[in-house]
Order: sequence, then C-alpha cells, then structure tokens
Amino acid sequence: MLIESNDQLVSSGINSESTTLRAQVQEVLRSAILEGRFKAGQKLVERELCELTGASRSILREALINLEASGLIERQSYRGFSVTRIGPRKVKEIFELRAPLETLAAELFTERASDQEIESISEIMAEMEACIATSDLARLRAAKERYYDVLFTGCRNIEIRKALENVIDRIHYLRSQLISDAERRDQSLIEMRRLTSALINRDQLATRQACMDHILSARDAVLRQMAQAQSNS
Amino acid sequence: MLIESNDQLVSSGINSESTTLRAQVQEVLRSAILEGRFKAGQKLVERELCELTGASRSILREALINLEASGLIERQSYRGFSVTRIGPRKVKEIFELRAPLETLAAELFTERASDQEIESISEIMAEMEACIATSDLARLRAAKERYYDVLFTGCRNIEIRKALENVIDRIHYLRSQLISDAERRDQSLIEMRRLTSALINRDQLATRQACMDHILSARDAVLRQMAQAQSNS
DNA sequence: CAACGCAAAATTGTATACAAAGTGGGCCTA
DNA sequence: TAGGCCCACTTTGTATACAATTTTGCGTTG
Repeated sequence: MLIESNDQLVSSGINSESTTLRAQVQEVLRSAILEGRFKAGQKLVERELCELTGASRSILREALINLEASGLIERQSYRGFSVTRIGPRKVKEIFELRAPLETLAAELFTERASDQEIESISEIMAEMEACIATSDLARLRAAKERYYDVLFTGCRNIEIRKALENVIDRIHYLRSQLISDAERRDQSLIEMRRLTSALINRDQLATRQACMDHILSARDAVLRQMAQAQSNS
Repeated sequence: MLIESNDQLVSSGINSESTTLRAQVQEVLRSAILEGRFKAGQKLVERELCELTGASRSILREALINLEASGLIERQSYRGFSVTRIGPRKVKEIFELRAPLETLAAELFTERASDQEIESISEIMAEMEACIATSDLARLRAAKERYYDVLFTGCRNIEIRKALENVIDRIHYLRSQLISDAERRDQSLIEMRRLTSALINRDQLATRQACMDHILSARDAVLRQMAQAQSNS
C-alpha cells in the first residue's frame, strides 16, 4: 500500500454536503500529491486509488483527467497516469511564467484590493511570524496558502489566478520532494515581510520589486536544492 | 440536428494512426467550437455529440472534461456542459493576462528563435499579405494560426505556450461569434507587419511595444464589436 | 385561462462488465 | 546458464447498464 491506509481518505459519513463527490476525490488526490505522498514519476494505479479514496473508477478517472490538465500528473497510452517529473529545465520554464504573472497579480492587488483584504494580508503575515517562532510548519504552510488566496482574490482576475495556481501547485509539489532548508525559510520570511509591507502601502513599484526578488530567490533556492538532491543520490 | 450532419466528423477510415481516438474527438469538438458552430451558452447534449462524432460516451466525456479544463466549455451539476459565455468583464480579464504573457513570449522569441524560425515568421507574414490581397479569409486564419505556432515554439517555453493557447482559444471563439470587420482586419495587418519586423530584427524593445499595442488594439476591437452586437440584439 | 402539480421522458452521473494492450514470469532451447 | 518466446495476469481503454436529477408536457383546478 502506498499511503498510510487505516482509513479511507474520503470520510463517507457526514460532510458530503455542498461539494460533488468528484470534486472531493480530486481534492484528496491533489492534496496527497502536493503533500508529497507520491514520489515523482510514480505510477498511479487506478485500482489502488479506488480503494484508497473509496470512489469508483468513473469518478476517479475524471479526477485524474483534471489533474492531468493541471500538469500535476501525466498520462501515457495504456500505461496510465504517473506523477509528473519536474527537472531543472522545467523549473526554469515554470518560474519564467510565474515571475511576471505573480508580479502582475501583486501589482493589481495594490490597485484593487479592499481594505478588508489589505488587513487580512497583514494578519496572515503576523500569523506566519508566529508560526516561525513556534516552528509550527504545518500551520505556516496553511497560512501561506491563505496569504496567496487573499492575494489572488484581491487582484480581481480569475484568469490570472487560475494560471498561477497551476504553476504554484507544481512548485509546491516539487518543494515537498526536497529537504526544506531552515535558512531558506528565514530568508523567505524576510522577503515576505518586504512584500507585505509594499502591498499594505499599496506601493506598486515596491510591490513589483519585492515580488520579483522573492520569486527569483525562491527559484534559485529550488534549483540549488535540486542540484544538491541530485548529487546526493 | 445542431450541425450540418451529413457525415460523421471523425473519419473512421484511414487516418486513425498515431493519435488516440480521444484526442481526435477532443480536437473535433474544439474546432467545432472555435469555428463558431455552437452558440455561446448553448447546451452540449452528450447523446447528440456522440452521434455527431461517432464516439461513445466514455470517450466523449473525457474530451468534454478536458475542454472544460481549458475554459472553452463549462459544466453544471446534472445539467451537463455548455459553451462558456464570455462577457466584456471576462474579455478584460483575459486580455489582462494575455497582454503581458504574449509580450513575454515575443520577447523571448527575439532571444531564442532559430534563424529558421525567424524566416518562417517572415514567410508566413508574406502569405498573410497575399491572403488579404485575394480575400482568402480561411487561408488567412490558418496562416495566423501557424504564425502563432512558430512564435510560441520559438519562445522555448511550453508553460507560457499552454497558458497562452487557452486564452487565445477563447478569444478566437469570441471572434467567431462577432461580425468580422474589414477595417479592423487591415488595421490588424498593419500591426502584424510592425510586430513581424521587430521580431525579424530581434529588436526586443520594438517587439515589446508592437506586441502590446497589437493586443490592446485587438482587445478594444473585440470590446467595441461586443458592444455593437449587444445593441443590435 | 392561468397556474400549479404530478408524472413521464430525457439527460446526466455513477457503477460495472468486457476488450485491448502492456507486463512479467516460467519454460524451453541453444 | 543465458536468451528468447509464449502464456497468464495485470492494468488501462471502451462500452453499456443502472440510478439520480432535471426538464417537459399534460391534466386538473381555482
């Protein structure tokens, strides 16, 4: 069994309200991948995923097809789905797209976000600081996700949001496969502080610079860690 | 029957080599939508599409799910798929994404394209001129598609390409729903000439400006035509 | 005659069965 | 014993059957 298997991942009991079964299964698989519970290149056998999620193949396949569209998994004829392998070249491509896009989103945020959203950003930043102080990494991760959620909502452009979420998911997955580095985490926090401050002040130029720097720095960190992982294996 | 229905769209005979049935069906549906054979908001009934394409529901649904992921169609629970309606607000969102992305692609092209690709661009531009001269709109459309294909290949970034193809497909569909305007076509050609010249000279700054101008001009044309169509109905 | 409600038809969602292709192991042979 | 071939098994691809939901149309009623 590929995953800790005591319980089925989709709680079949209570909370099946308001979202479709399909969406639940897809989200379960997406989370599982993002959390790094599947190795890169690993084959995803439908039967196993069925047992794991409790869903039947119809549902499961729809979910897989959607994940394929998002780039997280890929498919080979009569060979099924497997988790997409991402190499340094792909990382460069992804960041080449992400850098201008996320910067654009941040700039639009400074123009369009509500005061409420500005405040949210500020609050989440404070929470992240607290998480670092207490080394609560799971909560940090959740906070970061909410941070981006507010940012992408505040830019008031669903197209940009969707395009970004796809690339960020893949980077996110990649990160889960690498050893996270405490030093990088500190550096990242510094950059986030700078970005947050720029966003709060609705300072477009500062936002642009902070965002660009942050992303390129993240890119280099990923590439460095990949090279390191490569040489270790 | 919703579409001219003499023959099945997937030629079942000879050319079923090298691509999967699924991919063929999807491409048939995509083309049908892009050519404007379905009205915006129109319901896509699975049974009808099955008869039309000759495929069975399994295949068809996979194709539909993929098209949904690309944004061309949308889905409502127990109400099936329908062609996505695009309003002025959505157009603004799409172009807000497209403008910087396509400009980025063009800039990268000036850095990375092979001499062969530069030449292709030049040739296709000449062909487009010829198409205008002879008013061969179908061929113009095909040439334009090849132009973009070379451009997106030359930028050497598959991520950017995929992101762009999604948005361009939707704009393309939108265009098919509007009355095409001869004046706009001429204006567009002028802009393309300018862009082509900048690309050929690998002049990044000129490329940036030509590309931006072209896209924004296209955007305004679409919005104008939408407003016009609105007032006519 | 309009409006409401119910029932039948149509349509989508889900599950299962069958076909096609790939994978691997064992046996035979050189 | 190494290599290759064949057969059984696994897995995915496709088709079909069944269930849930929506839509439609008719008849009744106020």
